[in-house]
Amino acid sequence: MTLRLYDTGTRQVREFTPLVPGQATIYLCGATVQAPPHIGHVRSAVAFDVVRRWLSAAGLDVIFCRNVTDIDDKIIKVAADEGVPWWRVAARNQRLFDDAYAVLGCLPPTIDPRATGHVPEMIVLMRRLIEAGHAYAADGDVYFSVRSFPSYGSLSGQDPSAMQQGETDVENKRDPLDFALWKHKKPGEPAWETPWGEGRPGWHLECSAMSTKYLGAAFDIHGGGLDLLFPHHENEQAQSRAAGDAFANFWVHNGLVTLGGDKMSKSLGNTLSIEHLLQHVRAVELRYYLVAPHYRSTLDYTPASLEEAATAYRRIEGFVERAEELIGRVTPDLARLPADFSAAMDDDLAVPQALAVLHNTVREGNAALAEADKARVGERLAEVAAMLHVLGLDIAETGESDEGLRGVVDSLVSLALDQRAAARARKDYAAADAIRASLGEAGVAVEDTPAGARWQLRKD
RNA sequence: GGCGGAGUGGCCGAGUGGCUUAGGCAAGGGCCUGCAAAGCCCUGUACGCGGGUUCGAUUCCCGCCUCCGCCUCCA
Repeated sequence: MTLRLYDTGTRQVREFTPLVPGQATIYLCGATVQAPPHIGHVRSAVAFDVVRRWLSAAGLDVIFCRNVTDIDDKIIKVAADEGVPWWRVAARNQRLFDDAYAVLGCLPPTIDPRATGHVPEMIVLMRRLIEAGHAYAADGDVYFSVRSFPSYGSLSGQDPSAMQQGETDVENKRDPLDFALWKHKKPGEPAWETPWGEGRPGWHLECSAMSTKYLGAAFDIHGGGLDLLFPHHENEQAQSRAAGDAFANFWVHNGLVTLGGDKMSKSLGNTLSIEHLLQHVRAVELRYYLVAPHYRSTLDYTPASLEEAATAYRRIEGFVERAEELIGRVTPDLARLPADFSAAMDDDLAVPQALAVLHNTVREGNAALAEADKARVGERLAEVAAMLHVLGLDIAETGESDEGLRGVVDSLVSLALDQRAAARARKDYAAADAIRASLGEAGVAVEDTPAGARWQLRKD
């Protein structure tokens, strides 16, 4: 395989060569489960699901680790406001995230570790850092000494001395730039025991501990949203490298989702929940919307652009449905991927170009369909199915599982369509149109084809 | 103030020193249809502004304008 991937660490597109031949290890910063998922979270999940699928398509054994940060300030605050334990808030939101990932066709991670389950690993890492002189304990807190690590800032291109300020709670820090590895227990907060006292983990430490536990001291790809580059990823890398681990070989960041030109965030009150979006489009359509632009570009959300994506997806879907009616369902076979498609994907996951190949194939397939050229339809359908599979846009995979119900409805609709055909045969178009209109009101769209009338549920 | 990214035809969204200058959506024309729908064919000549390099720049260089992200928790 010859995948070339943009690496934030070196700021260039580099050839992806797995550290261990035949295997690819990916760590993705998952959610801090403090609230239900919004479109930005899910864009990241979908982007890396495509990375993962493409690596698998190349024959690599992908080990995909996506963590869950299940303790932080906001989780504690929400729990306090609701008068319930912190873990109830975390568990509830984690479930919502898992559901969102699943309906959007994201393959489950190989492992999805939770931060609070890895305190022993964090203690080990802190000890190593303290012994190496890169961290210090101070009154129950443990801090990373930024100035002890000369290359701090190299990942994000930040100059430590030019920074406006560090974290605001400067109480026990020796230097304002230092960041907390461990935070001492405060009244009413959950806490875990360590050699330096009771407390809870700092955010950055968790990811270093979990990624290296499951993927090793050196692994292939570390991913996350661009907003995590600094300070989160910078700090992760500093911790792990200061402790002597090689850490991530590639840093891959997905672009953010903006709303009316602004980043969405809870402080701005402009988050867009998955629940809300799925009231307007189907999950596959939302996924198409999210994968269509390049993963590193900013995606500015507008209802119109989402609707447009849904329309574009239905064009592909329409071909697949009509083709399958003609020649039967096909199982995706990666050997059928068009070379242009693969070349685009290998070029830093150029999904926009890959989709151009997909749409061209659909057009050719539709032309073949019009000529009832079964052989050609079959070829194009096989190609389309393979491409959709790589992008996680399989109709069968993500589609609604209503097979049984569909059989019943098909019989009923067929009765009406037979009546309509009879009316058309005697040129009673008023009656024929009336039948079509009432089916339309029931949500059934009718299309006349050379092979007779076909129907489908209206998708808008 | 520091770091990074972006401004492309009506809209979304790729890309490139000139060559056949993606793809989608919308629009107009055509084919097909009883009418539709779906589909296919055709049409649109775009690259923020000002300089420069070049035979030639949307693509390279310089300056400027505008927008976005990060520098505090954030996918």
